Amino acid sequence: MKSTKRQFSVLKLQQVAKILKTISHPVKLEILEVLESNEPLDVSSICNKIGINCEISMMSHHLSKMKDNGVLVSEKKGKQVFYKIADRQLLSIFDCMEGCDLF
Amino acid sequence: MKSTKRQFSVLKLQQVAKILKTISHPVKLEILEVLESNEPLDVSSICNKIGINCEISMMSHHLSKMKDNGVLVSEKKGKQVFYKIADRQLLSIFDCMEGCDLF
DNA sequence: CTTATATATGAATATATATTAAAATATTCA
DNA sequence: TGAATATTTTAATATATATTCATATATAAG
Repeated sequence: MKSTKRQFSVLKLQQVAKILKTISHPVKLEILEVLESNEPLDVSSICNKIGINCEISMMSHHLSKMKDNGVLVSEKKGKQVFYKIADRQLLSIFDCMEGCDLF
Repeated sequence: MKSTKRQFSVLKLQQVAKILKTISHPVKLEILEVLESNEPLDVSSICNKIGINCEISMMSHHLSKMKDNGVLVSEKKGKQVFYKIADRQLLSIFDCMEGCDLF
């Protein structure tokens, strides 16, 4: 018998909230979607692959925040900075969303 | 062979972002956790079961927002209002979190 | 009808976030 | 060295969010 009762500590809930908050934005979700099938990718390329009109400066802001909060990691190669997803397990959140009637 | 490439529409990404944003807060996550094993539950009871010090007015604000954004539904019975989770599939997001090294 | 209880609402404030434009940094290459 | 490119940083502004307190509403009970 499997218990359905969870018990996240307050600390864990804060950490989870922080990660979710970090990706709760259409552009940030699309960054993850793009990186999922193309990582690692440089800033300009991400910008070009994004569905919406994209300013490089805006993209840099989004990427920095996602990196600061542990969602992405980056590596510099020459003039370019390549980003990738810190833990691809996070992508399973997309599966949750696909199965959910709310969306 | 299973394709790993997703293609959420911009509209869908906006909807998903809205739901995630709605729950990206420690108290709101804890509300979901409490409701998962106790729904439906009235406002005061939720407040009491929450780990942190809880003002009823604050709780009401959180619950209203979660309801307005489609995460919760409510039913009035006498003086009390009982809340429950609109779509329990959303709870699978907790499983994502448990499996993820980020947290 | 009056009181007590449960919840919601509104206003005030503090804080966080997103967007844009301009300037700064770093790297490559001529 | 100096120009071109890629990215970051800073500042300004607009908007969204969380929290608290005071007040309002709705229902039930006496």
